[in-house]
Amino acid sequence: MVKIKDVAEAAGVSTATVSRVLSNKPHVREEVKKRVMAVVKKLNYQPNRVAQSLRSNTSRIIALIVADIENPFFQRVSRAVDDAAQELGYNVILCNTDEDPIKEKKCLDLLRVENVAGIILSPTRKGIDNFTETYSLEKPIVMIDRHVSNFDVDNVLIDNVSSAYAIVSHLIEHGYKRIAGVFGAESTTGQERRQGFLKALKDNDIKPSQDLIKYSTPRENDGFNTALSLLQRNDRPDAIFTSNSLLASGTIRAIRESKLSIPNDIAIASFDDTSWAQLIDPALTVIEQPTYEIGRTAAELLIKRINDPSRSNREVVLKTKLVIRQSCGCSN
Amino acid sequence: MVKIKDVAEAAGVSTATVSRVLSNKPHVREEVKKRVMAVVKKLNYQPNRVAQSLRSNTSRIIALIVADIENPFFQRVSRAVDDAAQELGYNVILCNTDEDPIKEKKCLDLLRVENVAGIILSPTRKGIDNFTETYSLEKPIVMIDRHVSNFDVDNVLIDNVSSAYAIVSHLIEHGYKRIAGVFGAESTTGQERRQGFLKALKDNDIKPSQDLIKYSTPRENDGFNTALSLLQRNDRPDAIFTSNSLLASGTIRAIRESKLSIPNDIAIASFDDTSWAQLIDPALTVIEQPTYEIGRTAAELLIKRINDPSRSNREVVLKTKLVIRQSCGCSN
DNA sequence: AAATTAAATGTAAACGTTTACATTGTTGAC
DNA sequence: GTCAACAATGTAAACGTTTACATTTAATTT
Repeated sequence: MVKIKDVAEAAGVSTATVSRVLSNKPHVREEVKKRVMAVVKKLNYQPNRVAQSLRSNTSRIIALIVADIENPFFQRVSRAVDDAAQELGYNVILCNTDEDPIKEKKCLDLLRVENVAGIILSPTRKGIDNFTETYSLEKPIVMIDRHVSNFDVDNVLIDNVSSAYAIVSHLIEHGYKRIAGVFGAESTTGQERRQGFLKALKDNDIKPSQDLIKYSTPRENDGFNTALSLLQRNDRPDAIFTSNSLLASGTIRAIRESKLSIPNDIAIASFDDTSWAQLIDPALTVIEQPTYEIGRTAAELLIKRINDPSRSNREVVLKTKLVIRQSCGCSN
Repeated sequence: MVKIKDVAEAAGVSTATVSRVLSNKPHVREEVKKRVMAVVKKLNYQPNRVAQSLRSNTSRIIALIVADIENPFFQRVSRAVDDAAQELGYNVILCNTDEDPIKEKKCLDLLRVENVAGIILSPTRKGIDNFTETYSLEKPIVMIDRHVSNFDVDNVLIDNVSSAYAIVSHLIEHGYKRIAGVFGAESTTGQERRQGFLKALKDNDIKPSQDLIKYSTPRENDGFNTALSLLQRNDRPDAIFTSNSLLASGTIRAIRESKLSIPNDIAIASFDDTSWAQLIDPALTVIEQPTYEIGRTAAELLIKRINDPSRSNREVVLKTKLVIRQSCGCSN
């Protein structure tokens, strides 16, 4: 492996000069610069990142911490983060916490010792405390999917309240009255989507029934069980809104199992577009989040901040889209 | 950040001794060991991985290189790799090459300079050359999803030929005669699954029609287009086998669009179980790969090899499972 | 009890960079 | 023509570990 010393010798300069050339520092003649670059190319020199990292206390690795990598939402986001990072010369370490505090702690410890340059985080509700405790904000952080105001971080968000409002209103327009909501427990997004849900009911003079508001860990199977319990009631709902695709999947399975027909017996609409949303029959009406853009924006914000730590932090709110298909009762 | 020197001072020993204690090297008294560990705990000392990495030329990061992270197969695998790695104290960098040689090159360069401890790779057909050129096998490698014999690597595989044989045979049992196959281009798994497909036809005295054998880049949309072209033929197939879930998804969409009914007008069966396979109606008959196990096995093999480079390499072939649902014509 | 060996520990070099500081060379002001 | 100021370059320390080698201490052999 060729090192900076080799380049320096071949170019007849000191290592300091080579370093200066490579990091575009001033005070080096154009002629020398050319010469060094030629050698670099000829020897195919690539700086040792580990050494760079040790000396300069920086790195070209960012971390992405998600609670559930099984969730298509995070998969898309992670893909986007990866793309953006790679373009900008960064690697990304992916950490999956499974909403498990122990795993989360382990994950944060790993990151700390690896000296990552920054973190993109989608915190669970309790996560955030655990997090700042261990991590103490030494490094730039971008929060996605959740608003955090009391910390010095960037945010990439969507408007959960109004998005939920829009899709639930759409259900209401179809005449559904007994609309159930299944929300992800543990996350603030679930909370916000519930708010939008309630507001839509209220604005349409529908009195929400507590019995029809459920919380479920965002896993397919839990969604299934929750939905099943809703469907087995005497006064079962005539429509269900689910706050993410895992819950939607479980709910649809429960509806199938109950031999009910969508949307005649029961309508369904959900947050998050997925690969299978238009594969099922009837196709699923959803709020489509700009997942790819969320990830990309987060990565870009993070790297900008890494390069300029004094940058004021910002909150980017991205637009969602109501994608109307047939599960809500719309025809065609 | 507390460093080894701090620990050494607090424990009244030299840094060398602390290092020895921490890496379980011999030649240190039990009493001293205890004392050092106590200090380590008290100060919450955590070795700086970057420094360790620089000095010892090792690291606790492994890389997972996949061609398409949108593919549910790789998502599951990556999840498993992540889990196993984390348990063993490793971080994983995920690289997505998108089958794009340029991206792949970039990715490998990034890895080289980050000094990863090893690589788990699912190479595309041409990938492998590109790969060894850049990477020159300095570090341990585990190949997944593809057999590579001429290199000193471990392999984690499934038996593609016999799996495809099994599922296609099942279609044949239902009486389908004009069975089309849509295979992933660029990958050897596609090739092998085609072999199994052909063998099943042959063993049942069905003459394969070249017109019904298609190759498609493994993307949903390409699968859609490929399937559409098959369905628009006068002599359209009465069953379709797809060699992965992305192609299956596209194919199902095409079937829907053509207003054909599954399995009456046309049956379908595919490689790869996914979240939506039992969500669609009729549910999809598939070959289920032990994706999680593949990832976990790969990670474990890799880390074992990292710790013992002289270990003889092995090839692990995992079993698949034919999951019979209704899209093949089975009832209930 | 001296000599030999082995165990325990310490000292300092090394890993490949970046960078503070020192040195030399050049330019322009007076 | 001297001096100041600055540009260009070099020297060497520093980053936080591991580890070869040296040293001290203890155990064993003679």
